[in-house]
Amino acid sequence: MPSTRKHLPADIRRAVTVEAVIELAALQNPRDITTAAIAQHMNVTQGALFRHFANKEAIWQAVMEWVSDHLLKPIDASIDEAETPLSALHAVFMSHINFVSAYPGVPRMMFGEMQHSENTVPRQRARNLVKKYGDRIILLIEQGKQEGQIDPTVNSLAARTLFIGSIQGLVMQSILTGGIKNITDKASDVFAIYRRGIENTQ
Amino acid sequence: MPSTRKHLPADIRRAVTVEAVIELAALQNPRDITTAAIAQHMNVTQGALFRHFANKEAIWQAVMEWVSDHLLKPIDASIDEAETPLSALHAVFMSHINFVSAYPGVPRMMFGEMQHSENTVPRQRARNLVKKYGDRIILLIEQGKQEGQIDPTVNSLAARTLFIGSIQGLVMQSILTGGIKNITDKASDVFAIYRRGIENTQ
DNA sequence: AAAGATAGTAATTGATTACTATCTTTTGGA
DNA sequence: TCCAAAAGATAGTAATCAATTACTATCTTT
Repeated sequence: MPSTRKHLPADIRRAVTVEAVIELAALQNPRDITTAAIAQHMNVTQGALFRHFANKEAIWQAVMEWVSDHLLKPIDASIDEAETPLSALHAVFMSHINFVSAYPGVPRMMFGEMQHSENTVPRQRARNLVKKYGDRIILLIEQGKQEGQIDPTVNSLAARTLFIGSIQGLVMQSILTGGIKNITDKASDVFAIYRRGIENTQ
Repeated sequence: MPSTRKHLPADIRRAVTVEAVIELAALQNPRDITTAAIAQHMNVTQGALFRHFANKEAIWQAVMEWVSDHLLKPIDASIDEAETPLSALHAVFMSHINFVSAYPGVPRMMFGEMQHSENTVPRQRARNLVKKYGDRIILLIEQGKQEGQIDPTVNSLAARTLFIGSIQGLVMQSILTGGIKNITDKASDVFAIYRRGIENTQ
C-alpha cells in the first residue's frame, strides 16, 4: 500500500513515476503517453513531474533502467539455479515469459524505443539490455555445445536470434489476441520446437 | 523515372504518397511521421495531401493495403512454385526476408500499428494481414504433417508463432545493428534451426 | 518554534500538429 | 483557343504537448 501522503521523498516519487509509466504502457501505445497522463495516473499535477525529472526523456531513461534491472535479475537467478545449459535456456525462456506476462507494457516500450532514429539515452539503455540479454544466451549455447547437449553445427548467433524472436512471436500474438495471460501455456510448446532445433540428437 | 510534373492525376498522387510514407518509415519511427514530412518528401505542400486523403488515418489505411498486397503476392507465388510443404515454408521465409530487406520501414509500421489501443481501420488491416499470413503458414504445416515431412507431434500453432517470431527476431536484430542488408545471410541459418525443430526425423 | 529545504499547484508559454478555407495554376477536352 | 475542373499553393485555425514560472504547502533540521 503506497503512502497516501501528498509530499513524497524525491526518490520515492521517481519510483512511483516509473511504475505509473509501466502501468500506462500496458494500456496504450507507449509513444503517446503524455506527461499529463502520467501525472494524472499518480495523482499529481503535470508540472510536478519536472521537479524530479529534467525532461520527459529522463523519465524514459529511468523506466528503461528499471526494466533492465527487473528483467536481468530473475534471468541471472534462473541461470544460476539450472544444472545444464539447456535447462538454463528453458528457465530463462520461462522467466522472460513470466516477466512480460506481469508487465505487458514492457515489450511495447522496448519495441518503441528501438525504432527511434536518434540515439537517445533511453534507446541506448534499451539496446544495452538486449545486448546483455543476448550475451547470456550465446554463452549458454556455447556451453551447451561444449557439453555435447547442443548440436555443434548450430550457428550460435542464429540460435540467439531465434531464441529472442520466439519470445517476440509470443508477445506479438498476445498483442493480437488481446490476452497476455495464456501466453505461458503456449510458451512451452514454442520452446519445445526451439529445443528440437538446437539439441544434439546423436 | 517518375514524372517531374507538378500536377499529377489523383490515383498517381495517392500512390506516390504511399511510397513516400514507406520510404520515411525506413528512416524514422512511423508514429512521428508528420503530414508535413510526407508532403516535403514528395515535393508538395502539406495541405495538398488532403486533396487526396480525407485525413491522416486514410493515408495509413492506404499504406497498409499496399503492404498487404505486396507482401502476400510474392508469398503466394512462392507457395505455388514450391514442390513440398517444407520447401514452401523455406520459400515463404525467404520471400518475407527479401520483402523486409527491400522495405525496412514496413515491419516498423506493423509493430507500431499493432500497439494501438483503439481499433482504427489501419490497425484492422494490419491485424488482418498477420492473420492471413499466419493461416498460410498453418496450412503448410498441416500439409507437411500429412505428407510425413513435419513431425506430427509438433504443435501447429506454436510452429506458426515461432515462424513469425523468427522473422521478427531477424528484423529486431537488424534494427539494432543498423544494417538490414546482411539480414539475408543470417536468415538461412535461422531457418535451418527452425526446420530442424519441426522436421520429421524418423 | 523558527528557518530553510523540499515537494506540489495552477496557470501560462511557445512549438508542433492535423486539418481547413481561399486563392492560383495547370491540364485536357470541346 | 478557351474554359471548367482538377491539383496545388498559401495562409490560416484549434487543439495538444512538453516545459516553465510564480507561488504555496509540507516536511526536516537546528
